[in-house]
Amino acid sequence: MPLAADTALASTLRLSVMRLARRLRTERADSSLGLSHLAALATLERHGPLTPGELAAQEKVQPPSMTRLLATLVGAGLVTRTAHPTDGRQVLVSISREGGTLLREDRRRRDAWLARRLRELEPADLDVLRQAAAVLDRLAEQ
Amino acid sequence: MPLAADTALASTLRLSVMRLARRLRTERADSSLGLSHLAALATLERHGPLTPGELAAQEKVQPPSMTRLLATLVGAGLVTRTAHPTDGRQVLVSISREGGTLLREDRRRRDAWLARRLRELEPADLDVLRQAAAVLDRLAEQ
DNA sequence: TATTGTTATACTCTATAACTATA
DNA sequence: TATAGTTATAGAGTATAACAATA
Repeated sequence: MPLAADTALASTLRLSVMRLARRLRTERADSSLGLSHLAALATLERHGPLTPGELAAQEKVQPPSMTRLLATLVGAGLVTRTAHPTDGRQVLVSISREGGTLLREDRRRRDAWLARRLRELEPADLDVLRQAAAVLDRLAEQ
Repeated sequence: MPLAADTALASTLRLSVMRLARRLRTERADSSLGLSHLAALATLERHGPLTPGELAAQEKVQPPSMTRLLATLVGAGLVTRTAHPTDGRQVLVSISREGGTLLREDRRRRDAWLARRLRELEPADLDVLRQAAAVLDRLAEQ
């Protein structure tokens, strides 16, 4: 793949992603929780129990930010803390049943707009998006 | 396409897009300008001179937020204020030559980071992204 | 009186640095 | 010592409410 093509794709893709991200941000339902709280909840649901440090790394925030974020989530009963089985310094946080419920409810509302838009697409376009989602995740990694 | 599949894809795609958008946001140039400053600059470049109120509406922020944002941009010499020709209450703000230069430099750097990441992908993934960019744009439309 | 823009103030989110406890 | 997590503190960014100037 020639360098020039990569650069052109980078320009195009960046604009497309930022444009849709902005649209999604404005179209989201007004939940009482911020976007990072919901992202952390979603990660806990996907990965299962994690230590605060692992979760901070996963969410690409610093540990103190995750501490504060978790304080809110624990206070709201959406995640629970348990002692690490072998290392007394560490803690394990897990999503609670209420957290899972809130996540599903929130997704249902927030995805409504995007799902509506998706229903207007051709099956081939949907396939492209399914494959693209994984690649976009890989780009955001590390 | 069944409804359930659309909803699942909406969830996945939203998370992927927001995740990459966040990454792109953090990989901005060392301009020491926030994303909203750059967005306001870009709008001024695209639309030409606007009043603070019009710019606030365009950027979907409240007028006081735009006031503070403009104070930074004017202080940095990136936009200029001029009196409104007929209405003494209003002000017109325009992007300066330095503002335009900074905007182009910022775009170049963001593209560079993404292009570097793209070079690590398989050709098949790049094809997926090329097709996806167009579909993402269509989703963000309207 | 209505409108435009600004100032005053507070809240949210995130960061770095310092501290506590365990290994 | 080194590591995991927390607390203390600061800096953006944005909001609402109150104010000044002009229409």
